[in-house]
Amino acid sequence: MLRNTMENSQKALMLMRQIIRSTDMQDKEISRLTGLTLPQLVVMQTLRELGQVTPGELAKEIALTQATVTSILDRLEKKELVVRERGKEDKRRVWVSLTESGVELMKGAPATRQEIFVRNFEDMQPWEQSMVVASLERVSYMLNAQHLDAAPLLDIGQLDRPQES
Amino acid sequence: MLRNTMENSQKALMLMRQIIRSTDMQDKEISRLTGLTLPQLVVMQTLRELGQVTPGELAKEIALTQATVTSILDRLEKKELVVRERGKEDKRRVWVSLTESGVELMKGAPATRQEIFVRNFEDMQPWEQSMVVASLERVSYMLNAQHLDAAPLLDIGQLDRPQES
DNA sequence: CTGTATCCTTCGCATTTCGAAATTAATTTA
DNA sequence: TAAATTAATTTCGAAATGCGAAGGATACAG
Repeated sequence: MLRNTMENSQKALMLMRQIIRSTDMQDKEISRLTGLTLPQLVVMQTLRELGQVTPGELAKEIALTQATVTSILDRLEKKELVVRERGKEDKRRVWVSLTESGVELMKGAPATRQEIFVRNFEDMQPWEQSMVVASLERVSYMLNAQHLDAAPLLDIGQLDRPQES
Repeated sequence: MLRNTMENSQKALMLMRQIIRSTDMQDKEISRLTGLTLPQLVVMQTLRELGQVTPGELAKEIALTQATVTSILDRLEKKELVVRERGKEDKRRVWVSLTESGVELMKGAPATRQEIFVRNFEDMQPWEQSMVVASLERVSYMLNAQHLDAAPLLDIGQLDRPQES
């Protein structure tokens, strides 16, 4: 009865693992090409996308601690790929952005995976594109859906770590 | 003309970023709950999935160096979550597997993201499930396709793989 | 038996990562 | 206004990751 369903969901999970693994490896490739480490690359990509950001937002965006982001920024700044500027109205804040050579580097080694993806994507029929987008929306929703009938499933009582949020 | 296409592909990219980010954060959550670091968790998950593996295969599977895997295994072994055994016929090899408590820990902290995903997935209509699977296949294919030219992408049906429990 | 290939570990070094404490600036409160 | 609180970053210390190169040990071919 559930046979078919199970197979489908297993298939979907496997595909998602594949996709994540694939993007992970592509990221490593780009990282190798640019001479940046992976976290550095992620920061650079985020900066390219968002423009000027504060370390705090940056940390939130890429799900790392501020302390961690600070140390990554230190190294990127030393390489002169990013600059920090103190905020003018609010001097507690710091604005980070790409330098010329930062932009150049990111231009030279663009998001390969994204380019490949986009090219292939644009070769698809419109209806197929819509289908993929709709599906990704479903997947994204399903992953973020904490809701759904009160799913407890976290009965990990005997773990030494307290939980905070 | 291209307006619509561009929007679609951008949308798709954004959704994929979201999905990856989401899974990343869920992994961090599990990591926090189990008291394992992220790479340690990945190794444990892989072991659970594959059973007995050599460090070499493990490294290839999770796209890390053997040296790195060795050091991660060192720590997991010290915590008595995994064991190493020298191969009997080929003594160069080493077989790694979960210990009792390793299995227990992984049972207690299941793949949350996957559980949530599966539950939601199974609530969908069969045709929707098929759509999502097909779309994920497309995406996976597009990401792995290095050569975009001759890419008719006809049959993506065979997702061969051994099946464990 | 000798060389070569394979599998894993060791070593050195840079980087990541985090929590806790420190710093500086803005905001609220008394 | 002065003092306390809140907010944004950085600094610091310590553990873990990650890699390349070098070092065993074992298998295998000739």
